[in-house]
Amino acid sequence: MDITIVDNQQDILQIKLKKILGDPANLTGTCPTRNILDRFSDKWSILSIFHLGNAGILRFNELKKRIDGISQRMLTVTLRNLERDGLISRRVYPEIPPRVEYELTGLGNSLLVKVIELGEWASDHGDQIMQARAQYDARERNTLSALNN
Amino acid sequence: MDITIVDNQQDILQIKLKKILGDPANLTGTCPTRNILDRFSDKWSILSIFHLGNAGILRFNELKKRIDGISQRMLTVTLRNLERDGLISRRVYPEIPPRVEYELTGLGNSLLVKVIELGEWASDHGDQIMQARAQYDARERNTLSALNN
DNA sequence: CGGTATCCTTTGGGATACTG
DNA sequence: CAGTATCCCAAAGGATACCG
Repeated sequence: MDITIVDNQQDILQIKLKKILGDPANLTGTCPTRNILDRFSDKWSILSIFHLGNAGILRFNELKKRIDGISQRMLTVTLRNLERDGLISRRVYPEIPPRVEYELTGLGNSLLVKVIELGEWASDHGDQIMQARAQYDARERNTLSALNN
Repeated sequence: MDITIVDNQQDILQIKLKKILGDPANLTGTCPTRNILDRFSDKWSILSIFHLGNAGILRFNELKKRIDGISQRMLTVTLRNLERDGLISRRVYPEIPPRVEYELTGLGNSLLVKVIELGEWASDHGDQIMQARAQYDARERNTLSALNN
């Protein structure tokens, strides 16, 4: 009986896959789903979403301090793109010195849930991946040194 | 009572976030989780995982046909990286002409589940994002033309 | 403080040609 | 068929300087 349940879960995955891949004809490189996945294809976006999800509301420089290694330019670009996609909101207070606050929107929070799952997977399987890499590299070195003899 | 449930779910998210962000000190740019998320930061990896999950086993050129727009070089690079991370297996049949089959490993399948969730989100919210972009661009055009007057 | 503008280097990745 | 090797270009992104 367990087998049936497993099979059903597999079927659900297959159905979802076909929905994603076959959506509006994946053949066209302009497929929206691909377009959107491209946006998450940069680490700064994902990290920004994580930190905003974690802190709630953050000012520009607060965010910059938390995202290790990001340049001012890239943080600006990243936040603009996320705002453009409706994932974060940007509130400017007309004060001197200026204050700008960023926060996840409802849409952004719904994405956060999914991205957290991915982050948790990475956190949970990091060791396994690092180990696989070490093994691969070791094999690689062996075959290379064998060729040199 | 509903509020309590919602709060608990929020708490769970917060706990997971802290687990991800605070894992081994996110401060170091070499944090494994970030390192691994970087790997998914290219669209070809995600698309390869989708298509292998969908088809099960695929040969090099079968995969190339399905991933629209990918070059031979990038498919090779992508598959090598995924293999190195232990996400896919590569079986070479010593025949002429050669035959090479790619398949998701157990680890790869466990990742597939998470990536499908992300893909489904993108598929479901694509319209919303496109709409947000259009609105943002329209506002942008207005403020620009206002500056020119 | 929260940016923008500019420059300049590095990387990603396509095109093409060749090979076991 | 399934790559590798080379060349080359476009884009990403860091560093720096300046600004409201």
